[in-house]
Amino acid sequence: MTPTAAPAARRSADKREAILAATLRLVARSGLHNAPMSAIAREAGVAVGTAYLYFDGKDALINSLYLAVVRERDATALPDVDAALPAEEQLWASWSRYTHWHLEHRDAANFIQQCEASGILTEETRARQMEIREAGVESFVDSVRRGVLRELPVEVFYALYTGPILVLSHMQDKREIEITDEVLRQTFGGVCRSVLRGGG
Amino acid sequence: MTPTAAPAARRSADKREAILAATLRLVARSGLHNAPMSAIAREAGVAVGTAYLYFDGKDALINSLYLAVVRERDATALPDVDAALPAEEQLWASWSRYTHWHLEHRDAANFIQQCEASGILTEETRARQMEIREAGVESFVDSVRRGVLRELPVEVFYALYTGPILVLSHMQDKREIEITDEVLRQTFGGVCRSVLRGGG
DNA sequence: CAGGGCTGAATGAACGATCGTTCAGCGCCC
DNA sequence: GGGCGCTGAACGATCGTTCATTCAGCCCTG
Repeated sequence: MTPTAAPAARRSADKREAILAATLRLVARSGLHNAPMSAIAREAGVAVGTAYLYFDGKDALINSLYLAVVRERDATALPDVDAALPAEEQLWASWSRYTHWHLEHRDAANFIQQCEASGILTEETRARQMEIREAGVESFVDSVRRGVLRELPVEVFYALYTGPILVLSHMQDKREIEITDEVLRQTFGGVCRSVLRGGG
Repeated sequence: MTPTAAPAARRSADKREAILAATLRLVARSGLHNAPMSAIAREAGVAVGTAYLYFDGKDALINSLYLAVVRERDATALPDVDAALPAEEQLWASWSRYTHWHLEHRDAANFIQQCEASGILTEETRARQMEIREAGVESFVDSVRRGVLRELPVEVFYALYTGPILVLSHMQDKREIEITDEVLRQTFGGVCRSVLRGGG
């Protein structure tokens, strides 16, 4: 008689994860327009019908995956840094985390870009994504108060901070360039000059 | 060069343009995964079969449109600036052209992003796009030689120069922000500090 | 403890809709 | 009248989605 809060969901979390992972891989490799449910199910090692036990349809699957990926990215990229460090080292700590996440999760980064450009995300998904991003804004505002960052509109900071690395990781993804440590160092130098007080 | 579709004498350039424009509008509005040839033809005011007289199929249509849009963007954004002006004004002339193109051609900017992320572009298309970009690289190298810009790897300059405005125009496209002159001014300030000698 | 009824997760063939593409015929212009 | 631009119904493939069916594990009864 152990009264469980959830009503006996015998569904396997592993299977759900497998479907999400298969979707991520397939969409990143073949494109959103060319990733049928049949192929997703095959890649996940389940039957087509099973995917519909875990998700309300293809659009809902994509939206769920998008939120999961964005959440994971911001969870690894946003944690606070040691405020006692010099300004440039504080910025490096968070910027390099954000950067390496993109370079080491090509599929996820590409998936995010496809979702955001294709109009497949629902209004609700976008609202939730902006809630998630709020956490990062707070830490930004704190840094400004401590005199680390320039006083910029938050969206301008966001653009200067994330824009360059989005371009570089996209170029790497399309095999146009290879990102070396030197490239990262030079790019970070530019970001520092643009957002740090005094210009780094 | 082998022409993809044999252009006959009586084909109308207007009709070709109408098909391209309809594709741009529809893909930007509904997404690459949800822009069928039937809808494209309807929006262009032609029959489905007509589109196949002008293009070798949907993928070829998308690839042609992508090259046309990129060419048009770089043609308006890249023309040389007066080398006699101060460094910051030279940069402003080209950066603001590039920026305003993105803000005033939302559909085109979104279409480019969808194409580049979705893997629909052929190897040949990407090769041609990089040729088109070469023109901009030359003008960049010239500016470095004249001592205007910092000596950065060209891909780093490209990322610092274009990244922030891509992020901002995307946010505007998704109605997350409104881009004011003040936002542009602040962003341009950051770009100056990151790529100009002396930090602007 | 044995075993039969029951539950619900999992399946995949089948379905209607719609996709990209074709082609036989139509009508306009030279 | 000949030929070319154009049409749109038709086609096979494939899409997202459904649902009748299966069957492994749990509960209850004797």
